[in-house]
Amino acid sequence: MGDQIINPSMASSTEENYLKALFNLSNSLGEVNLSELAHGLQVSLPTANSMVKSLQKSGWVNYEKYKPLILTPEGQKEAALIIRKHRLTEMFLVKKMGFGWEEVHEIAEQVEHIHAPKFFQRMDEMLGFPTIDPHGSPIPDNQGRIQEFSYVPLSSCKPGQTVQLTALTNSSTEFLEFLNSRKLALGTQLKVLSREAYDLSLVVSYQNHPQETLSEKVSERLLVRVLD
Amino acid sequence: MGDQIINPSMASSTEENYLKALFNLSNSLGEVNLSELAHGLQVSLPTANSMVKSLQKSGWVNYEKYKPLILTPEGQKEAALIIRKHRLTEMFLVKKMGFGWEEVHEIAEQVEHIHAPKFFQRMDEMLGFPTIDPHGSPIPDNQGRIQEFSYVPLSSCKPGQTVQLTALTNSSTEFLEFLNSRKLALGTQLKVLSREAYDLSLVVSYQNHPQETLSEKVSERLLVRVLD
DNA sequence: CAAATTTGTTAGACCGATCTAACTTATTAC
DNA sequence: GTAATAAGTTAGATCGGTCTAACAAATTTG
Repeated sequence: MGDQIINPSMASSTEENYLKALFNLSNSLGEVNLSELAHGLQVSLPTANSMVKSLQKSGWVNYEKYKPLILTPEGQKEAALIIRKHRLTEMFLVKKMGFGWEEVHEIAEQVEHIHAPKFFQRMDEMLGFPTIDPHGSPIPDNQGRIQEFSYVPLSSCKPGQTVQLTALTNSSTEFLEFLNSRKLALGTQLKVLSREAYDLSLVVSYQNHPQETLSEKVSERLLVRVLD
Repeated sequence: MGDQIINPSMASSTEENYLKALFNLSNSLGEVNLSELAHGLQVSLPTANSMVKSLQKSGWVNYEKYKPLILTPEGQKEAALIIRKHRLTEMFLVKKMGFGWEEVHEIAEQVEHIHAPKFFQRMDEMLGFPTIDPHGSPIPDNQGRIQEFSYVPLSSCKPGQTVQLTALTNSSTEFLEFLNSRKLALGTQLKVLSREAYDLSLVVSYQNHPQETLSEKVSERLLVRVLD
């Protein structure tokens, strides 16, 4: 009594995680193969193999032996809607509940599997229909459509350029805590002072930080909009 | 990556539902047997039987063949903490997200299984550490202790008494919608005008309702505090 | 109290999600 | 272009949570 209605055409939490992983990997790697998926989900190859077959049976994925994995349009939409719930939740946790951007991923990872359209609709309303999450990633709309932005990694910027930090390609707690420690937040304007040819680190200045060195690893994870 | 850490001593969602059901049934029926549990959870007897054995192995339940089910102190606490999450969530949904009291049960039923202490702690803070949920049921504290209130069912009140509606023993959507339709909310003061001997229905007055008849079924589900 | 009914148990099956072991196909390197 | 390596497959097992069928114990009822 009172439990959610289970619709047979609905993905289980596990299936949702596969779809989401596939979606994210496709966006960052282009083609995705089984072992990348298995690695991303921390499961064995045979597990991923059998799950992919079952996702295919459900019409979310197209798969031919030894070929790359492809989400069907339905799979794409399904994945985008899960990511929508994840990102809306993250935004809600930050803006309405006072969490730090480094704390919200783990919680959202669980909340995203809740089946309650009104719940997420209400978050959306309360947040004023946001288009990006606390890490600058776009929030798909309720049809699963994603507005693509064309940001560039800070690592590709030239000395002399002024840029604004707009998104991240990695949102691990550790990375976010590093950014916190340097007072780097979305919206921060940075000026690229120089690039060290040896290790490709960048020296930048911003706000009360006249000189800060960012390693290549860091600067390639920072997405920026070029201002000048 | 980013998924919740699974602690072996942690109950699965299914186990949590069994503990919760057992807790609630014990509180309303006293002794609980297997078939009541099975019926309450909408599972077959053998399913409940095998699950109870496994809950016993985990130390949440004591069970001897053909005997009533008993929650161990650990099981009691575990159950109370799940109910705490459920009721805090209901309160949050009503007070902070604008849901009606008849809409929140289904959502809370899912949110209660989230493992994220900070999330519920934050709700608790934002709500000012409430002690009752939107239906007047007590919210266990973070040690799983429950403050018991001694309310009486409206059905036991005598004509002439003035009472205040303080809680419900049933919070089904249908019942809550019935109460909404009669503008009966927690806190409403009612005066018992008369009791119909034939069907035990009560005639009451309150606010802009000089005369309203409540069936026995309704009045025994309304818990009140006697004011005079 | 014996018969009927309710309640509980056991056995055996299924399904989703996972694993390891053994094997095969594809890709890469020399 | 073969050998080595990486990627993928198949088979078979396990575990949690569920079921039905068949049987046994306890309780209720005439």
